[in-house]
Amino acid sequence: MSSFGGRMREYPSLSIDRFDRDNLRARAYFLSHCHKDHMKGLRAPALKRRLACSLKVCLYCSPVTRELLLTNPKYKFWENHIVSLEVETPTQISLVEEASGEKEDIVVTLLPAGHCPGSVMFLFQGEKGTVLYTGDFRLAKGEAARMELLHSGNRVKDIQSVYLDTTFCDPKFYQIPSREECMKGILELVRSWITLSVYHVVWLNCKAAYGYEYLFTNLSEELGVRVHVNKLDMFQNMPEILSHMTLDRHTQIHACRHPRDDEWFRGNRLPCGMTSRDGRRLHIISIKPSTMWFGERTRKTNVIVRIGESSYRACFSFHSSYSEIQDFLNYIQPVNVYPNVIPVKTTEDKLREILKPFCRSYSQNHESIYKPLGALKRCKAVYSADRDDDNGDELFDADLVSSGHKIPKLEPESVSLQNQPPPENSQENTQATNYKATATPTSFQVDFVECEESNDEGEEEEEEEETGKKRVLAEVPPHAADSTTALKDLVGLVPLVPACEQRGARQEANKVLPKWDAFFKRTVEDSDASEHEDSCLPTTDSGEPQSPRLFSDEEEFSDSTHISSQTSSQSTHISEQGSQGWESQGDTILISSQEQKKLDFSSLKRAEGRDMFYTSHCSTGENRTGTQSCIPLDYGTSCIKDFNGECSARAQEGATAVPTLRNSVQLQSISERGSFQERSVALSHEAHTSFQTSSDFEIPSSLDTKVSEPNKLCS
DNA sequence: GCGATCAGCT
DNA sequence: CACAGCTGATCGC
Repeated sequence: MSSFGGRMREYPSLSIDRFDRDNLRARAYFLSHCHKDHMKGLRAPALKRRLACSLKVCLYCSPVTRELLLTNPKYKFWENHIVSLEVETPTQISLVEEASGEKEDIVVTLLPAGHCPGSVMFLFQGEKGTVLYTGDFRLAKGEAARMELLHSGNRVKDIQSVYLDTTFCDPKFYQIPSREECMKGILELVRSWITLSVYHVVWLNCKAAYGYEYLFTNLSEELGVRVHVNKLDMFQNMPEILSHMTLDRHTQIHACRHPRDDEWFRGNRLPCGMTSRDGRRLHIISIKPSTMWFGERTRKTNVIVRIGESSYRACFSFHSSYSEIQDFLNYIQPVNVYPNVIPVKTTEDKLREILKPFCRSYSQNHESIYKPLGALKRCKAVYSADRDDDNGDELFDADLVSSGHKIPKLEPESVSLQNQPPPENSQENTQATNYKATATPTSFQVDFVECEESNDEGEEEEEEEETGKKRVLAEVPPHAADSTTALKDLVGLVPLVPACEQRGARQEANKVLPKWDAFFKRTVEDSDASEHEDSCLPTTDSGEPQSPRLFSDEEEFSDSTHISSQTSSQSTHISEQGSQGWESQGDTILISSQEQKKLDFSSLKRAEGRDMFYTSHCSTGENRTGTQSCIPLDYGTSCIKDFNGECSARAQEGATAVPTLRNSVQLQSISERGSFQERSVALSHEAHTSFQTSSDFEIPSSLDTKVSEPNKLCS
């Protein structure tokens, strides 16, 4: 829950995500996303009065947020005061003090935050330097490095302050399985259940908030079953969401709600009241997406854990994990970091202690001495598909596909659960291994899906140590030297890729296999190298409904079930990772690498096509040319360009990749303060050939900012 | 009657 | 505990 007061130290005349008290005097308002804890005061009479007296005061947000807000009648009065800004489109805003006429110009850029539909971070550039307000965010490791607009030329912008989502800035949440991993786990659980019969239904016990749409649409698309919800008028102009949800309760996937839905569920009743179909009783399981619950586990768990006869917990997070936050900050290296969220169990001081090492002044004092001289010249990180240090976090991002990596094709067919090959040994997923993965990326190959546990004191110590090492070893990005001349530096912050090139790159990227393959390839090799037997999935088929077997049982529950005992006897190899047997492992991994290989790989390709919807990639170019056909959902982060990926795709297509003189010259001309040497080094990377200099773009002023028109929103 | 706040709930 | 809400009671305007 955000405890951000609304105002940043550098730009106190702006208010973000808070609209009460002092914020009533703001010159401009910003809303990062449509969650209530970021909307305090947004419909209060005091603010309503202010709007009534002022034509100029505006609320800035993403097009999706605008849509979600205005479909709620309680916020309709904002209609004439909302300005939606396209994501990744630097926009100049004039802040006028209405009484005095005093004026201040600021450039704001919305960056995708990956938290919920429409969620963005705000990057402000003005007289007081460049500051980043993250709102709530979930970004995988490496995603900051791929956000072009966090860079000037090939250097990271000089960011004075970051106002940071610290929800899971706690070692307890050191690692949270990636969105894809969680999605995959849920997908297979749902698939395994609803394919048993039409009377088998799933209830997704989701909280009433935006953010689960990603889950619903994926399930619907993969399984061809729409998700029943209570309400969907807010998505009326977002056809890609609308088409996967339904108000018709005759479906096998439900995310509907009722005040006493838990109670109803215990009575084998869905929140919408359904208990049967064709007079026959329904078999209902509930899946509750949770993050905290997994964070509290003292042992490793799968992303899915069975907690009762028909109840499951699924790991699912809207917020970045501790290590993702670390990665983000480590890349940005701001001068200051301020926490937006002070979790109940912690204090602002404690958080600051955690965050301090990522502030530049601290790292200059503590880190640079360990660096080889060369590393002091910080280059924009180029994330390569060959990079081995991901834990799969990046796999979500369809834009990150790379053709540079030689990848074996995996079976695209999804095999139904009943016919699944046996689980394989899922590798030594010990905690220590994972930590090493972070610290020494090149040597690590994660198998998959695990919740890290960090409750053990000794392990936490180890973690701190490793984290420290990582920081020392990490290549630190360069920063643009300026902070006070941000406006002048706009050449470095406008989109660098013309829309046509973006599209071309995407099309090419879509032809190649996503990084998933590389990921699993490594997994397969590892699996082969390690011991595992070809045991089988339980094959009992009494005709009675069976619970899915891909997943873990909670300890107290496991012994009481037929399924788990069976699994237990057949899967002892899984526990080779430690000296403990399966039984003592409790919630041990059940999805093996083998199973993962067999999962519906084609779905991941489909996801690529879908990301045009979930993200707002290309919006900067396409919107201007009027070809955008629906509201781009700034949910994910696929709009982030992977330089290397694009480059590789081009190279493979035979495109000539020439680091042009033109680029070098232009960069030199705009890098008065920076080191040309650094820039030219980075430029020699062919990736940059697909960018043109930013001077080809004009920055739209806020006055010209167009509100997305309905006919453009819905094709 | 409405909003703010808080307790209690999931 | 509580990711992000909800409901209901109470109080004040």
